[in-house]
Amino acid sequence: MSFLREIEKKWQELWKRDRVFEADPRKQKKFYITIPYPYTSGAMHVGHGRTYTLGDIIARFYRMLGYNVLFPMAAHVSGTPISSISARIARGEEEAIELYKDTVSIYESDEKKVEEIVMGFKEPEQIANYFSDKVKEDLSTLGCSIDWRRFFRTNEPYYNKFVEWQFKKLNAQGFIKKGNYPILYCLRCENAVGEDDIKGGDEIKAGILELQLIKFPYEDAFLVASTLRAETIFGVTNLWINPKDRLVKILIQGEKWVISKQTLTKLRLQGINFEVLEEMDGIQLIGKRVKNPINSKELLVLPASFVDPEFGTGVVYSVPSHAPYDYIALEDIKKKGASEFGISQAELSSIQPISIIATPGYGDHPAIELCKKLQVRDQNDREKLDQATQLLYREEFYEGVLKPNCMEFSGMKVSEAKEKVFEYLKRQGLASTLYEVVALEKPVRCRCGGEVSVAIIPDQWFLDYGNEKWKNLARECLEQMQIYPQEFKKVFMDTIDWLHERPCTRKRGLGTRFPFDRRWLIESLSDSTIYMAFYTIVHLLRKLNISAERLDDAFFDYVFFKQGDPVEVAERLEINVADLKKMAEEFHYWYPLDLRSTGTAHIQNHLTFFIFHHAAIFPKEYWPRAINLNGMMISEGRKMSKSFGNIVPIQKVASQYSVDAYRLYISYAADPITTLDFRIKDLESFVQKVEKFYYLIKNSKPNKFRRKIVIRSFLSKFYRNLRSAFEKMGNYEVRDYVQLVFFNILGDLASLRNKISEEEFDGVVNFISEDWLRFLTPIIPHVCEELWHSLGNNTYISLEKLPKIKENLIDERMEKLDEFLENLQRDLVTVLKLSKLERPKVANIILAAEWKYKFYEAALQQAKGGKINWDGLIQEFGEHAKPLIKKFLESKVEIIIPRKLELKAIREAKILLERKTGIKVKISLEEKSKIPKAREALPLRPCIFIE
RNA sequence: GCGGGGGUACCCAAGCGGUCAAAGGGGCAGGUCUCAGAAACCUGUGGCUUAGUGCCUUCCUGGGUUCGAAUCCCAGCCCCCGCACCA
Repeated sequence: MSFLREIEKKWQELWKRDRVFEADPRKQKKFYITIPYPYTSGAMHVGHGRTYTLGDIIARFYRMLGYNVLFPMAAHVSGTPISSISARIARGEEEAIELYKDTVSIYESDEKKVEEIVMGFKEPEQIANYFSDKVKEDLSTLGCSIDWRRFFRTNEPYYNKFVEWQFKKLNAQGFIKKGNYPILYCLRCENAVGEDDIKGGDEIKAGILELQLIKFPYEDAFLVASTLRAETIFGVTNLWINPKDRLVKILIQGEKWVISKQTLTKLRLQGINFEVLEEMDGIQLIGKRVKNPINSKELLVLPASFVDPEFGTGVVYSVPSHAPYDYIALEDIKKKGASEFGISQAELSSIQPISIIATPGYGDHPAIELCKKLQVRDQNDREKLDQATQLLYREEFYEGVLKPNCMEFSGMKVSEAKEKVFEYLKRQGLASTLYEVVALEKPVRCRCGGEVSVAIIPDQWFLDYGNEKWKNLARECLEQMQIYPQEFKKVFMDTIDWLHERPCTRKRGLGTRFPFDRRWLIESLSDSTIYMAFYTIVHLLRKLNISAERLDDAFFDYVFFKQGDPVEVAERLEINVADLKKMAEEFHYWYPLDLRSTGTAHIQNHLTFFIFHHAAIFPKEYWPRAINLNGMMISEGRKMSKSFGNIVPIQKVASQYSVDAYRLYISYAADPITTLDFRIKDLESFVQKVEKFYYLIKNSKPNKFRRKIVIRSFLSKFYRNLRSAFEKMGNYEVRDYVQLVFFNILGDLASLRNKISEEEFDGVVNFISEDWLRFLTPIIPHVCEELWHSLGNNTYISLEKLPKIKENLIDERMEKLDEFLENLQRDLVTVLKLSKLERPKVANIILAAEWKYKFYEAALQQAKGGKINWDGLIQEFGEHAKPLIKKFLESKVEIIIPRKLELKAIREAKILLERKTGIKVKISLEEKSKIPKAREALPLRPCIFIE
């Protein structure tokens, strides 16, 4: 454990004690930044930490820029995961209990207490409360500069009232709709299930598939087949039924359907009423004749083992030309014969594939081609058949076109015809819809063990993001926003385009009751769109101890829009008008939101909803101003997951390493927008970096130092680094900021250290320390705070302002000379080595003749004016200047340093050069030198000659 | 499939027409310091060369544009993310 831990703890406590980050309206420019509140069902880990650290860095930077910064945080507890975890614990599921014991152990050392807390989790509210406290702790541990007075949970009454109000606002504009909606549903719990309720839910990826049911007239009924490709109805040659299955004839909406018995459950769940008329074996239907609904062609029902009664209706139609399964099954039966079903071989042979789709790269019967290519044996060769089916489906869907034998659909693209044909049949009463569960592994089971199916939920409520009026508002809002990095603006535009109705209510979980139908809860993303407005008043609600009951629409309308009579509203709330006005003022002070900062993953949902809802509810001047995005994080080279054991809690980082080191690492290891690979080993070495920095400043002394060229060069680079860093932060390019402000300066210091005495060095470090610390405070606030105080300050550096860049110390010539000295030293060493002299005595450094400097200067002057008049220069300087033309061009001269300065630099460095090379250095001028090689000397490239 | 982002030396990662054999960090090797180690500091980290230099081969693969390409264009291969109710 590093001593940094103590420093970090100390300053976190002091910040808290002195309420350093509490922000109230002041006569000062404001900056309002938010990061999405975390879902608090567990401990925060390093992955979360990235977004919060980046946000905090920005908040701190703006604060030090002189803004009044509001950076609030809350806990999101709405939704289903907390309740399903709670249910699992209540049910006594070992896995869940162990997991939560581990998690709670991060914060509690007493085993008994852990046990007690976890048992309390049988109540979902306990989980919400416990972890929202812990998240607060985690964020404080990270050093986040949050105004904690404004903290709230999304299941508390004040917030509920606020969410209700906003839904009423949306409804008033017609942005809320009602309708039916298919969901995954557990037959045993009799409840909707989300991904985390499903056994292995994150691996098997259960979803909902919309199947097309096609009704084939059969006697007085319909044999109802299911498909995903209604357009292939033109190529049907026969129907398939598994002879082993049980089928039923049912009465449904005045029709009779024949389907597999297993279909009944699905129909029931999907809200379809029916009556079973009779039950039969599949075998009874084999050999019967039905009619193709689209062209009344007679079709034979044939047996096939690949048909699964669990999937769809257990009846499928056969399109051997375009469906590999159908082709193979047909081949199988032709080989085997079907006399046992009373079907003659002649009849079987007469069944021939009908080609209906033309696809580039394929012949008339692509299914046959593929089966042959993949060498499919028979209909039980599922792996190959599935592969072929998938491939063909994709190819035909995107590339295929219907052939002339497809009635009015001929010439249509398959992707289009699929829906069109289905709609056509539906209009004739010959098609219907059925939902089916899809997953990589079936059957899909709930954690309770029950089977998961699809149910239709009636009276589901939707937010109508498809509403053009609303979309346009959202577009307009986005238009005036800054997105960092700006490439992502397009992603937002696309998202606004494709977003449509979104179900916004749930039957279970935590959250706010839906105001128009209290049986429903508002879904967890829908309740988190404009809550930034709520932060501006929540602390005042608490302070005034207003009863949540009384928070009616008039209250919110007044606070947010200054609508209505404040006296009346205040009276109803039983508060002073002044207090009510104060709340309104506070909102109007902080809004609009200046920056929302979070991961790119949220663009397609949360962030775009955030835009939609702001655009719908608030007037233009209160629309959000900017969004900053960051990428996701992996750990030790792979996705963070419990099973990989690569999730590192923030508390572990704090207790074993250092949060400043973590902050430095997170902001430096990758550009904010790219995926960051977190490696504990790297973090370890960052701890050392921070420690090194600490000692560097700590050991500095206010020694006087002479303004040598190397020191002036360093100071110039120092302020230039700060200046560039400042510019980088303007676009939230945090990584570049860290590189400039931390690593570059450390590197420059390291090379300076070799050039000057220890006393001088300590003095230089001391000289820059305060300015440096201020620039580093947003990144590593704790260490900076500690060092700031150790330098004798007694304010909080977190509240100090960034220093002015000392422009007068930025001097290009000094940097050039410094570089020159470094080159000189390197060259000297090289030449010495290459000279192969047994016993070198003296290194002559001979500066070029004065006229060469004049020549260079004249040439540069002309170059700046556009063109160099070489002939004129030669005339002026004489023939011996001719070789300099080439040299001048080669060395790309940008600045001329007078010889006097060059000489001064070498004289200053003389002792150092001698020490580094172990040889005596003699400085002379070309004019006075007898050494022939001296003629080669050029400005900033003196001749080196070893004797 | 669609949409977005990528493939850079041992690893991570910058660069996005010349100043690039390619910043920075990590690792590794050598050195200074030390009784020794850790830390710190310095040096090296494609190859061959050289009085401070020059050359060759490199930035997924293959083509192209250009006086000039890691950087631009085309094709291919591969990876990641989103595609909807999950927060």
